[in-house]
This record gives sequence, structure tokens and C-alpha cells, in this order.
Amino acid sequence: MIDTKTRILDTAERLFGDQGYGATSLRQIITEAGVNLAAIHYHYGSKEELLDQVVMRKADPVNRERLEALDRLEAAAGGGPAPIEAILEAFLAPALTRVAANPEFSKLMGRMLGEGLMPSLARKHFRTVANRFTTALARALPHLSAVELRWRTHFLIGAMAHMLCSKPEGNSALEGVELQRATRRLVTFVSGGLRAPAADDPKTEVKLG
Amino acid sequence: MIDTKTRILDTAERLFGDQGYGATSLRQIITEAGVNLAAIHYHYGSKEELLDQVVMRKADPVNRERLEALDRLEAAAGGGPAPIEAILEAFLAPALTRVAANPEFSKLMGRMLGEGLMPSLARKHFRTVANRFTTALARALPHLSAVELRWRTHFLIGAMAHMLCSKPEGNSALEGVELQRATRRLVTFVSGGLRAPAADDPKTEVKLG
DNA sequence: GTCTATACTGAGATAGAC
DNA sequence: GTCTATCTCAGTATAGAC
Repeated sequence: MIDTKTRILDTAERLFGDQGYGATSLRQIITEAGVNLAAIHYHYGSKEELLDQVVMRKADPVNRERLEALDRLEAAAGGGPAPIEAILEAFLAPALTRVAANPEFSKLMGRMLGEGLMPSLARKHFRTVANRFTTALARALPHLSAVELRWRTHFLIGAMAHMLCSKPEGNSALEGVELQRATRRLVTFVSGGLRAPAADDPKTEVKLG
Repeated sequence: MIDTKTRILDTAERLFGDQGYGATSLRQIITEAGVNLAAIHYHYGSKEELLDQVVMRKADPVNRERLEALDRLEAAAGGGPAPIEAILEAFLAPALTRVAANPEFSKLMGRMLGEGLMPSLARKHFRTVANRFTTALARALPHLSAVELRWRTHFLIGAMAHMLCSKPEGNSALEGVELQRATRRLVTFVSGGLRAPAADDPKTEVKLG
């Protein structure tokens, strides 16, 4: 039989995914997992820490996929910069495919970004991914200053997060072809935004600063 | 003395803004407002309804500003479409200036979008704004189909919401000139995304549909 | 119509026995 | 490591005073 700690994590993942974080009580988790209430606090400390662990276990494969895709891209590009659309797809597709696999859980992930409650623990796990992709984008977008690029990736994350947790009105499920199309829409939009002329060129800086 | 109903609303607004929705208890609100616990349920029915009212009272002036700005734009444009950047600024600037005025409350507004807990009541109040701006954007972006435009405005909302509730790393306060610059960055990014060639041109539609 | 006092149910957290 | 019992605090509901 699986040990208590793992059984809690499995059950929490399922329930958080199905119902959301706030709507799931620890008592429901322990009932379905067949463990004692205090076991959660013994193994995880608090409900929020438990969420951390659940999210991290889900996020790790996504980030691994992202890095592998980027590796392939950079190998294919030889020494030069990789194409922007390809970089974006390498970053976005692994997350968006999870929408199809488990809509509720993706909603939770997107929500966490939106709520700004992505905790220090989880943030660390995204550091490598963030650095690699920022570097790749910087090489592909030499017209942007570092600070401008940081803002634009911020907007990119926002667009992705909002897509993870809700769909535009009139759209139903995102499966198969629909998902691919939606991903392409997002890639198109964001690459358009990234390619826009820099807003902080020296001339403007002087005028405003 | 202000009546009970208003005093509850004022106090709730301040506390939700300072601490967030989840972290604020009704008992804290009634203590600081000097009213009875049941008065909240008498006047507002539930905590969530109270949030609705708080948000709506804040959102209404923002939306009025937006519509007035759009009115001016369309008057200036005569019969033709208004410039994309101007439309975007009319929509985004009124919301973003609130970031400077009350960072915590803006965080809450952004969070609500992200959490998808924007309730039916509040959603209704954004309908007029959404329709007017969607129409204006559709005229300025004739190369986009209705469905493509809906997706792109969805991404636009995501970028805005994420900016409302968090700033890119390394940035401190958004005041005065910094705020104007950040607004311009967002306008630039989004207009780039909106202008990108349509991803759902007929050829692709036929192939996928 | 408004408001107060109080009780109810369920949440997360914790101390201490085993 | 695990479990029982208990604590505090949340949102909600209702009976009845003015």
C-alpha cells in the first residue's frame, strides 16, 4: 500500500483539480484518502504547503518538457538565435496541453499566477525555465532593452495565465485541434507584441525622464 | 452620522483593499465599522455579495472614464476608425492610474479577474464597456475575424490583469512618470499583438474546420 | 424596516497519548 | 508516525427588540 504522505498528495491533487483550492477542505481530503486529519499537518505543515507540493509535482514535468523543447530548438538553430514563434511555442504548448488533460487543475495553476500567491518554494522551480527562455528571447529580440523585455515577458505570462484559467466567451472545450488553434492564436498575439518597436528608445527616455 | 449600510461598504472597501478578500473576516469589518455582524447579512446577504458591491462602486468611475475617453476619440476620428493605440490607452489608462492611487485594491481587482470570481452582478457592469471597445477595435482591425478578435481581447485582458496584480521583478512603485511609461509599454505590446496577421485565415479554417 | 444577541456548522490548527 | 480530542475562528441563520 502506498504510504500516507503520498496518498494525501494524490488525493489533494485530484480534489484541488476538480473543485479548486478554496472549495476543498482538509477533512474531505483525509476522508477520501483514508488517513487522519493530523497526518496532513504532520507531513505538510499546512493546507497551503500541501498546495505547494501538489503544484510543484505537476509543474516539474511541464518545465522539463519546456527545457527539452528549447534544447532542440537551439541545437537546430546552430549558433544563431532561435525563431521567436518557436521559442514561444516551446514555452506555451507544454502548459496549454495540460488544459485539455485536466481543465480544473490548469485553472488552479493559472489562478495562482493571477493571485500572486505563487510561493517562494514554487517560484524557485521556475527560475531555471525563466532564465533560459529570457535569454533565448533576448537573443531573438535584439531591439529590446533588458527592462523592456522583462515587461513584455510579464505581459506574456499574464496572457498565458488568463488563458489557463478562463476562455473567451462563446468557446466551449479546448480539445485536440481547438487547443492547437488556440495555442497558435496565443503564439501569434504574443510574438506580435514582442516584435513591436521598443517603447523605451533613448529619444523617448530623454523626453520622459 | 453615515448610515450602517454605507459604513459597512466603506470599511469593507478599505480592508479588502489592504488585506485582500480572503484574509478579511466579516467580524473584522463589523468591529471597525462599529456595527453588528447580522447587519452585513441584512444589507448585503453574504460576504461575496458585499465584495460585489465594493467592486462595483470602484469600477463604475473607471468605466465611465473609459467611455468618455472613447467618446472623445470617436468624435475626433469623424466617421473613420479610431487609432488602435488611442483606443487601448482609453481602455487601459483609467484602470492603471488606480494602481498608483491604491495598489492593494487594484491587486484585488486584478486578482478577481484572474480567479475567475468576477461575479455575474459585476460582469453586467462591464458589458457596455466591453461592447463599445470591441466594436471600436473591430473597426480599427478589419483584418481580424470576430472570433480572432475575441481571443485577442482575451489576451489583452490577461496582460492587463496580470499587470494590475503584480509588477515584473526589479520594479518598485509605479508612480507618476513610471506609471505613464508602464502604461505605454502595455499599449505598445498589446497593439503589436492585435496588429499581428490573422492566424485563422480562410485557408486554415477550411483545413481545420 | 433596522438592528442586536446568540446559536449553529464547518473550517484549519495543535497538544499530547500511544 | 499516527490518532483522539480539542481549540479558535470563520461564515451563516434566526428570533426577537426597537
